[in-house]
Amino acid sequence: MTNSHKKPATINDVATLAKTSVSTVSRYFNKPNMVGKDVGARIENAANHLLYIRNRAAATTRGRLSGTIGMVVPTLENSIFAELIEGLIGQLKQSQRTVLISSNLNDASNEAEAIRALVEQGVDGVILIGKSHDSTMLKLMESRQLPVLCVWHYENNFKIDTVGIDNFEIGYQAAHHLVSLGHRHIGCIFGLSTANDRASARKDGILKRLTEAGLSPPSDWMAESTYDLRSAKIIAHHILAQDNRPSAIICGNDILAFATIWAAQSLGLTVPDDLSVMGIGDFQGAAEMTPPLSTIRIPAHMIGRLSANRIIELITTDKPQKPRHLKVDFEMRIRQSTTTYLG
Amino acid sequence: MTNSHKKPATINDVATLAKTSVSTVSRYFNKPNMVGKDVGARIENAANHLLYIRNRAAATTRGRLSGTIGMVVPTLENSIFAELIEGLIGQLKQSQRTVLISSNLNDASNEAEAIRALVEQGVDGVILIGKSHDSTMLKLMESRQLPVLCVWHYENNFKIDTVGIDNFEIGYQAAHHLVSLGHRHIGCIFGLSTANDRASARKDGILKRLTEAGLSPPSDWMAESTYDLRSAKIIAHHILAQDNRPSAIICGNDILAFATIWAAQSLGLTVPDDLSVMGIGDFQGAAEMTPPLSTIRIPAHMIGRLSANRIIELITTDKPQKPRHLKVDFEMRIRQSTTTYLG
DNA sequence: CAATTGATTGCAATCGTTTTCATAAATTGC
DNA sequence: GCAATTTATGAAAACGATTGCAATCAATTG
Repeated sequence: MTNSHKKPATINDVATLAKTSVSTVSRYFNKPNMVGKDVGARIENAANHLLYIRNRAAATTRGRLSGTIGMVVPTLENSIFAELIEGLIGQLKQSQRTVLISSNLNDASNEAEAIRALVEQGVDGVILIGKSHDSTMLKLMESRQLPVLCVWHYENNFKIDTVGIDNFEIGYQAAHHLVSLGHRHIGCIFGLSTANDRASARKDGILKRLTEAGLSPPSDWMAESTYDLRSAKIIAHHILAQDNRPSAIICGNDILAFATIWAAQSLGLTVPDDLSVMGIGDFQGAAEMTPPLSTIRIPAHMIGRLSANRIIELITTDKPQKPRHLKVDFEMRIRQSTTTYLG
Repeated sequence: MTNSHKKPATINDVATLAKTSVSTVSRYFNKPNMVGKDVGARIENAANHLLYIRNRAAATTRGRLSGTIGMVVPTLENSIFAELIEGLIGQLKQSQRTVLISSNLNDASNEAEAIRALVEQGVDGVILIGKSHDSTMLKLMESRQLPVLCVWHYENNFKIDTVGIDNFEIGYQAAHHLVSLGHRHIGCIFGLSTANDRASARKDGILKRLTEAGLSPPSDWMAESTYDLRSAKIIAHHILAQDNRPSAIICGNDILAFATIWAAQSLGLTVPDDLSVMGIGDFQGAAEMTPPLSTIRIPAHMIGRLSANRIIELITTDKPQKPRHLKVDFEMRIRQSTTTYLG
């Protein structure tokens, strides 16, 4: 059979065994209908016999695309990004493309390095989260005409293509829900707005609606937190342990909302009777927990799929196009963690 | 400045601008101390000026390693795999390597295709989850002497290198905890053992301990579930809604445990007074939820880091070695979802 | 039946790098 | 100072594919 201590078979070996030329073998794999039926069969056999796998790197040097898309995410530990990526991978798989993933590890300063590594690897396009990115890298990618897509955050008129949701609007709607239930004592736990453009857009949207309702929560009802349960729970605990606590809290995402509910419960408060909690994201567990969380569903899976389609479009059309912006709709998911103000 | 509508700069352009030869430029990037100081400076300038990024694909054709590690995971939506990957990425970053990630999308039959794509891309090594994998692909990778690592699952004497935990032992210990609290009416919700070798090892460990304690739970106290909250909650609900319900339930992982706790709460039961729940994994939220979950911590981050180190070892030592097996310890995290049997 | 067409095939150039080998220059030892 | 090293450099041959071009052959057309 096959020699296990030999070098991997090359297109040359296949050609020799199939008694044809390398050109024909290459054509067989790229445009199968251009080669004769019998020769094709011989090539197929030879390739199987030799465990031949084509070398994409070699193909790339000759100008071919690599078939990989690069992506940099702030963290994978946020289940919603994982969902996004699964959507992306699933869709790209259909066109035989793979994803090179890198993570900031939650430190934006790592992003440039990560992007550079992806470009070195020869990705055909790059997908980034959010809109603030290292300008040198953006320039570099532009000069190579390397397609870039900013996802998660939708923004009309942005200089780079986007696929995502309108975070301002989502924040506005989340606040609107609590206001419309009659709450006037509303606290807020935002994501860290310094680190993250999505978080600050949501914050703006939330505050806009509160202001419209004539509310301006005292500073000890408002806080910012990193997106991790442990710190968020401490922060929520702090707000709720005050004598004078809000009747409702709106959270920048569901991680913060989970933490808030658990903080309330650990203080002996009942959600929603003693406290309404509103989240954003509809993360895993939001529907199943006790009580089920009222939140706004962000269709991460769909954003992933749409991003895949869009980046493929950008890659396969050679003419540079005007940036396009795809706004994905969110949906209210009102469950049992919010209730009308019981005064 | 730089022409934005030109092709990306090559090593040739850099050499010309720096008034030296391509060989020297190449050497400068690979073994900097082999080139003269002044020439080096000229190269550095030229490279920066031209926004030069080396083309790894071209390097690879000449026999160089690609600097990418391929990984196939069953799903990213399980936060614990995300944690594993972050550990891996973080460690690999230190040696300038990147990760090519593919996901089964929870369907094992996709794995072979995913592996093939990774090999085509020229990864230097492959990391897989668990021990059951497509034999054709394993053979193929072996014939190319491509390093492979099976992680998550530890197994002595396994034919491929492993880094992970002993799932049998972890199941055994989880069961032991409940038994030692005096419980005699123990139900079980396992992960799908058909799909997944880790789940079935845990199941065996759990049943071993129960048998040792002289227990053999009735079939309507035992079930298997996929690792998603929604189905698991339904299944747990089913077990708990019976007239004659167990006093404790042991779950194959924390997803199942979360679902069980929430199912119990939705039935008006109090955890742990009416029901003790034991998990495995210490997933995000286990410590913060109400009540905090008793579980066993699997150090996913560390497994990721160790895997990175090991695969680098395998890649950089040319001699094929005997497989080695790294067993990572787990830790009991007894919190408040379990209590002594209250009769 | 000659001429045109179309479908297959092979030759050879090319992609951007690394690396061997030879050469030239600088350093050392005596 | 001269031979013997050592150190920097460049020329050119790979690496494994793709692809433009030309060649071959059979089929079609007038």
